[in-house]
Amino acid sequence: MTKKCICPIAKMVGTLGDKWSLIILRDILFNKKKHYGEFLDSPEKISTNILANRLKMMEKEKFLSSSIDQQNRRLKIYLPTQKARDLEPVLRAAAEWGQKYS
Amino acid sequence: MTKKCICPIAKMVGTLGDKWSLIILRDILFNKKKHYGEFLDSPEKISTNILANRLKMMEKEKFLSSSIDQQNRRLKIYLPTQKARDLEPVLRAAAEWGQKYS
DNA sequence: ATCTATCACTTGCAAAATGCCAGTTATTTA
DNA sequence: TAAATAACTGGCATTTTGCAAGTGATAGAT
Repeated sequence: MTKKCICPIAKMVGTLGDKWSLIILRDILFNKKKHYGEFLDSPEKISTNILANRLKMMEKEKFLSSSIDQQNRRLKIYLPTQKARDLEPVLRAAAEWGQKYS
Repeated sequence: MTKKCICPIAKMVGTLGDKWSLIILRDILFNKKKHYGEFLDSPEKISTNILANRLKMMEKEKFLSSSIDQQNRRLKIYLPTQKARDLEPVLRAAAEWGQKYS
């Protein structure tokens, strides 16, 4: 869907239109979470394999970059790229809608 | 996920966070499509069973209302509710992002 | 009146995605 | 050096998706 698609909405839905990608991005962008364990703690309860899978995908697609915390090398830090930060308006609009229809 | 969720973003992703719901809403809100056959014509090529399934879900969840065209009783007309129209800002933001990252 | 086309679905089945849970590996802390 | 912690990985059952063929109710042409 994503590849040939000229429609910008389909482009976005094609890569992030699943149950978890936007939840992870919400945690990164609005809740300042950085680590695998923090994402697992979210109330939506993503499972470990899906989380690992999505993080890998989002890194491959350049939404995230990762590095190792040099103070504690067990911790892997995930940070959003500009491409991810530019999704903030989408999430804000979604949040506004969600508040109205809860 | 949707039910107990207090987070408005999760609320939205919970019901519309799949590969097709937002594509259908795009067609209804921005492309003024109204009929099953028109949705099938879209370049993303949704399959018939998924389309029927999503339309049913979105009607149940009050995003859409449906009626029969009295000029041609084979035609079923799907129209967006206010709940759906209030998603326009989300889709606009998504479109803007999609244009930047194509 | 009947035959054909159109429209909106359904159904069956294979493939892919998701979810649950029990490991595994690499650090770090006691 | 043993236990705890962080980030995964793998197996398997369940759910969702995708493809293709079929169905039932109009509507239009003959």
